[in-house]
Amino acid sequence: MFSKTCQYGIRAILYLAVHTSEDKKLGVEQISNGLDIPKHFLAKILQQLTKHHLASSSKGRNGGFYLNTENKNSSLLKVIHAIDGSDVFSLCILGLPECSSQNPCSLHQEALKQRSAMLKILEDQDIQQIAKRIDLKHIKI
Amino acid sequence: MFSKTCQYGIRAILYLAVHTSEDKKLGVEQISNGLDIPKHFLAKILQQLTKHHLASSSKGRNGGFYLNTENKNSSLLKVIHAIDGSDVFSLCILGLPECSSQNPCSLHQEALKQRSAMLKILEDQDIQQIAKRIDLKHIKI
DNA sequence: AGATAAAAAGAGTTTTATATCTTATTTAAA
DNA sequence: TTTAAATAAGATATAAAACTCTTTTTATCT
Repeated sequence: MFSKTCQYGIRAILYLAVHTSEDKKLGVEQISNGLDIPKHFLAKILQQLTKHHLASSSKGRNGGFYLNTENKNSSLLKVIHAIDGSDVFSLCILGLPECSSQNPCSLHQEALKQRSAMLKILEDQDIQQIAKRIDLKHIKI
Repeated sequence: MFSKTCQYGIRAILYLAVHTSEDKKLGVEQISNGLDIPKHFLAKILQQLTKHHLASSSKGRNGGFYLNTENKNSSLLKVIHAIDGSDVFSLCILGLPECSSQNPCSLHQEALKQRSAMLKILEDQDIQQIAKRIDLKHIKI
């Protein structure tokens, strides 16, 4: 479903949502330790997310990555779009180039159903809401 | 979701379900032309499926690949298991090694929902049924 | 100003997935 | 028994994804 890069990206964003704010930043090393993700690889992903304004960063001493309010009001869907591209949820599940409701493949209907439930939470709930749930229910990231 | 190999495998099985029988076999070349899948690559996949008794083949003149009745009564889920392994539908969507209902990741519930709809058709409907639907509704493979 | 600590950027490597090519083997019809 | 049509197997090539390393830039602290 999601590339490893994207999985890492989602988890990193959630981690930042739970642990950081405008005045509580974290360095790549800390995040990478907390999530058990290769450090340099994670750095790339965080840079990418920062470019897309889905995370924030500041350079220099006491710098680090964090989510500001705007970032926390964004959605995981945007994170996914930024990393895996905007058609993860529309590409044909059987890889057919021209698959649509008009001209469906044999699993098209089921793929639609399958995706709608997932899409809903990914775009309706903002990151802060998910972070809150993680915090309350002690869900792991 | 599915690897390309698996997508090819599913499509090949459905193609065989629609176009072949015990006494109407097709060679790799014809199938590969019909589905626009690289010939040699498809050959490997068909061999793999034949080994798993999900397709049938006969060598020599007038040989080829086909589905016998037993094959047609099998399910796409078995095809998927044979190619992508048996935990495509249970692996954590965020890649966490120890994700379960007891100890879920932040998207666990949605992943479950998402997958159940798809799983249902993949294991409940047999291949022949899907082939019939393809035939009747002129769905492409 | 200079040392330091952090992200950003770029280049490079490794691994895995996908695809191709070549040769051998099997089978059955002619 | 020759031959054509197919599968089977193994080696190799290519491309994409995952991961690493090094250098540069920037901000802060002393």
